[in-house]
Amino acid sequence: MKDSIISILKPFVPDGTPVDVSVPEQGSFGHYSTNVAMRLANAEKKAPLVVADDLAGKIMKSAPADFFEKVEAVAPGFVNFWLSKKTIQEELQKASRNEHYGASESMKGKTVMVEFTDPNPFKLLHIGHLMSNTIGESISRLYETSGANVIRANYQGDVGLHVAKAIWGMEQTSKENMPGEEDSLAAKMEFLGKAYALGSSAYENQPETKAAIIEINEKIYARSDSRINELYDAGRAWSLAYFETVYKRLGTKFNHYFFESEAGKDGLEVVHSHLEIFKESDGAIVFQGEQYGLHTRVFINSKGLPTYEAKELGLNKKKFELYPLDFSVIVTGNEIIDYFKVLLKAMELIFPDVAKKTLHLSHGMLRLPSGKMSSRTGDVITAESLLDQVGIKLKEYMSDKADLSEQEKNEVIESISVGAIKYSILRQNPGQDIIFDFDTSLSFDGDSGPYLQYTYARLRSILRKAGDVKMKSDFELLEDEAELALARKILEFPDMVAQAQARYAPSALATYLHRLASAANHFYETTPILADENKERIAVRLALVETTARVLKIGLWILGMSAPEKI
RNA sequence: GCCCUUGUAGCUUAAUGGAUAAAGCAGGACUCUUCUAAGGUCUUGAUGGGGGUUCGAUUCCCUCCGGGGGCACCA
Repeated sequence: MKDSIISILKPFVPDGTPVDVSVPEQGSFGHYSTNVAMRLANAEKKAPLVVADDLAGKIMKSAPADFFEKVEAVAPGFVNFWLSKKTIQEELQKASRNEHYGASESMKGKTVMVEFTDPNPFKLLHIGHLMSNTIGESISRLYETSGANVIRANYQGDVGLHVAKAIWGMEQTSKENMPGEEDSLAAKMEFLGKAYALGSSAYENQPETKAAIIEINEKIYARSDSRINELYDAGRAWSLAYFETVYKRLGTKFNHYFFESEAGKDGLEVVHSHLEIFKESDGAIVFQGEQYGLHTRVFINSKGLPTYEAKELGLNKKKFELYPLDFSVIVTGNEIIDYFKVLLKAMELIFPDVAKKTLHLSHGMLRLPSGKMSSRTGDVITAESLLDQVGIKLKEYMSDKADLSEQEKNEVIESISVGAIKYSILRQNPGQDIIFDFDTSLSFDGDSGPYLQYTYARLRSILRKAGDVKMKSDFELLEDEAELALARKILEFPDMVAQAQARYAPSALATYLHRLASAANHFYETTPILADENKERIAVRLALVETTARVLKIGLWILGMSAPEKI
């Protein structure tokens, strides 16, 4: 919708002047508004209101007949637009006939890799990984909605000190106490979690254990010790199987799995073949970032093993070798933001083309009210336990009106649990920390995932109750303010999708969907849809309900949430 | 100490340099013989302090105060 208004404005604005059209918060300022007159006035040294007035007059003359109901210039120099009913009705008709409303072709033909979640085998998936997964999946879906071919990648840390710590912990357990084939994945993961915590605290508190763990780390890379290989292979396999069960619950399907073990090899090669960029220092190979305003980082440690930085070099080279990427996005927590700057600078010197197309998208941390989570002390909330806890809480909320079988009920609970968690992450700007408090962060009412899902279910319920009443999608009978307001909200959807994609901000879409749902609920409350004596009007309103539900469903999909038919 | 980041209502969050700062929760008042009350309606309440740039600042700059993260062989 914005584009239509901008194209009407364009002829009256000199090239080079940015034209912005927005939807004002206050209804009294029009359906859409622009501040371009104030920009022009500034450049032309005229009174803003005079320019705005002049612009408003020109627009009214040049716009298609009946497009606007009113165009008004208002102090200090805004031009406000009111769409005519006819425009709203016609645009809504287009929306109602478009199964893929909101989709665009702005990224058509482009291949984009989005890397996210990035858990570490031998450790648990905690709620921080939920954050990366939720944001990464939504970014992926925004790209897909824009027509891009998206490759979802997951980079899992199957080597490194954390693995050595876990293996040391596993070694402390006698063979008969190790989980066997018959044990559940959950039991195996609990065992690994404990092993890691044990190794981790011993590493910090016992110097001799620290040395032993470092030795294990070297043996893992070299695969030189059969007992360690055995523990390693078992633990890695358990972890990966367990991760899959969580990805499935969350609705993510990865196209490619990268592992640190392979990236490490590639990274060593890259560093060794570009030694002119690096420097030897205390037996390690480092990149001196100071000359670029950054700091020095170790890429290969004094034992000759690649660190995180070298692995990333190998990884990113590999990504572009394997796929014809136009763009590569890496979603991680913001704790590694400074490392990434150093990494990107080194990458720029070695693979300028890769660096240019790579974006590090960092998100905030999920913190507990008590402070930072730590898997070392066991003070973590795992992804699974959170999902399960939310499910238990939800059972009490279930409506008895929904008329669901036991199995349907469980599916709905799972769908809403995921929705509640994902929405609580996506509703705020990426980059901000989330203070995660189970009772207050996961709301089921108000500005929440379940609110959106509930709104959808109510709309679908009307459509079911309508039975075989035919829908009619010419919207000439639409005239109440509640239904027109809802219609206008629907027309904003494509703009919001585009904005969310451009800004890497699913939160923009989440905020919009809440407003859409709010308009839908207001319409629902004020308008007895099926009780009208005018059959034509029922038919038209049903089409509005159907369109609203569809837009909600598409929007929820982009956020990675499902839209249950009944709640 | 240096670098990055952040401070909006009692709480959790919105707001491409624009208009009377927007929601949800919590608090107060209403609302189910009517399509799902996880809903709707009304209501109380906020930009950390001080400067500056601008016609206009929550937004940009400086400074002070308070959070968070990072500062070479972990990721």
